[in-house]
Amino acid sequence: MVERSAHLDAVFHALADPTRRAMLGQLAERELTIGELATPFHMSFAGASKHVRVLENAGLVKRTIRGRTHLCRLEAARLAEADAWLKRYERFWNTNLDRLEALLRAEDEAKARK
Amino acid sequence: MVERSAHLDAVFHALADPTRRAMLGQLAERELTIGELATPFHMSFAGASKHVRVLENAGLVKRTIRGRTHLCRLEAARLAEADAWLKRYERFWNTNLDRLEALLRAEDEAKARK
DNA sequence: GGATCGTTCAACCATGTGGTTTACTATAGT
DNA sequence: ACTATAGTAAACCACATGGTTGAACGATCC
Repeated sequence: MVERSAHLDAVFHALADPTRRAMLGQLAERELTIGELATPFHMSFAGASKHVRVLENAGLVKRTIRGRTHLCRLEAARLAEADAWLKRYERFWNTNLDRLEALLRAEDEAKARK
Repeated sequence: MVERSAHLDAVFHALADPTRRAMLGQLAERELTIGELATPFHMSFAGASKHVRVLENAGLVKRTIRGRTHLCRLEAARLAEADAWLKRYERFWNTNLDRLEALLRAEDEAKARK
């Protein structure tokens, strides 16, 4: 009965840590190496490495090894999954969006009927 | 430098567990007591109670005690915060939105230049 | 009052977490 | 060849997690 999704488990868990969210924020601007990710958080390489692995396991980051440096880039598809999950609850908080959706749907139907 | 948000920490952590996500799913349909929440997961009352507390601490559930039963209802505002955070990454997965943004920006600039 | 129901509390267990330090591998620069 | 650099691996720490059980508390029913 439990809605099982290892993806969502991993993604939400990865996002539950502020350091990791900040890392994603950095990666949204440009690709970064582990070292570049570690520096702003005055954290050891090994610490940053662990965080990156968590992000990687959640599918939020892809790594390409070039020489001795590991370049990390954001991979947002799994964020889309999380977003899709949240969307199911949108009606509970966003009445404006409800109206917008209704409006758009009405327009589409009008167009389809034209 | 770390983007600090205890709210987001708590919300994402609460969502990282499939049992809790399922509980929210149940609560999206109707208010439920702790016992009603516990039953479908063949889990002890105390276990369910702990999960509910996590959801409560994250602000995702509000509890009203009536007599000896505790009624839980979904409180989606904090989900909206999580959604807002995710929105910042929407352009990475939604190329349609990319184009829309580019279009709007171009219009704005044209207007500013007029 | 006594039994029962819904729930929490406290203790416990195994495991996971975020973080460190030290040691190691592998690439790069001189 | 020597050394410095980028990163991982492993061991460790203090603490949180998800789960259990058993006792306790408060409200309800007879």
